[in-house]
Amino acid sequence: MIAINQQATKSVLAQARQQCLALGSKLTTKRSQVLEGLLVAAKAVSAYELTNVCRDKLGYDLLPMSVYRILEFLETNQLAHRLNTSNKYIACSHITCDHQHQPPQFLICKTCNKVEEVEVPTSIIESVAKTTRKAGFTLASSHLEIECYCNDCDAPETVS
Amino acid sequence: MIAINQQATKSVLAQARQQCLALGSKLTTKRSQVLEGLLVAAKAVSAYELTNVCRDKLGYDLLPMSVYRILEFLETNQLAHRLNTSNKYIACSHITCDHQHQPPQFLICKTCNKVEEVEVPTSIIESVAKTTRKAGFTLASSHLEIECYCNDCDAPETVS
DNA sequence: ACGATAATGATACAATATAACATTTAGAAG
DNA sequence: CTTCTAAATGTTATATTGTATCATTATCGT
Repeated sequence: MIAINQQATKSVLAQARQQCLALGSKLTTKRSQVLEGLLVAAKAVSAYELTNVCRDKLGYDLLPMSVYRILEFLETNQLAHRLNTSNKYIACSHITCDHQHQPPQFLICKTCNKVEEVEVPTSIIESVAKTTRKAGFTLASSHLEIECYCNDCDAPETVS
Repeated sequence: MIAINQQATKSVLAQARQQCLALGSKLTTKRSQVLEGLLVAAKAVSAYELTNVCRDKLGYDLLPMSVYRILEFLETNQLAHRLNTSNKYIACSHITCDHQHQPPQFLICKTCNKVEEVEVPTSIIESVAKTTRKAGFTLASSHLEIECYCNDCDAPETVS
């Protein structure tokens, strides 16, 4: 079980390395370690939480400052996302995809921070963009964060 | 000019007081001052920024801790909103409305923090809710924050 | 006036994030 | 292979955002 996950993680990291090269940057050891931390966390974590994950679960000693810097790098290289609603970070779920990435939309469990990266239909994005233009604004990105409860974490009040 | 704005602010505050009473709570002096601060700021501001606005522009001396508490109160009473993407707060733009409020959607200028509170069509919300359910999540709220640039602040790169 | 509850004051501290400068590492140029 | 340069990382300090806790004051019903 663990072996399989380790195997999968290694494969993702290798893919990530390729993706970086294609973008003209490099996935150094430290950067790879931070990404590995995100992968083993398997949910949205803060930069400081990630520092702890890397130390406690992987034995990597990283300073928070470095983690912030590296997270920024990973985001630029489409290997991770920053979730603004919770000030947390998550590995991009499409590292192993070939196809070009759509602007991401995230379903975020308010209780356990589990995140699902979904594609919202283009028509929806179009409609939001239209509303935006009518109000005299220009969309900065169609990155959307939607606060939810996952099925494992029941909503505080059951909606009838 | 200033007189008119002061008049308008006073009127909103009076309305807010009524709205609180209807909800079984009270808009005390301090709470009214914080709301007034939000109104004169006329954009999204952090709790600490709001403390400064209240002191510098209105002469109200409030501690940040109080401001946080009062902002929470204002939110509960639908007089203000917290914007999760920027950790800032804004007065509800519908204080003077009679009708029941829809879940708010915000267009937020990344540059100047100007915010427009708009209504996204119900059909869109429905569609997002559907996507959410299919992914095994339940919407916690349909409050949406959309990062934009306003017309006064041109986008960094002009979109063709 | 008295007592209970709500509101605010005050202090401390936790959590998130960035600035600035020093040091080390990795590649390119000679 | 050395030297120079740029990129990456280390290190320290500090700014910003947010919460916990307990003390004090104000408000309101009796």
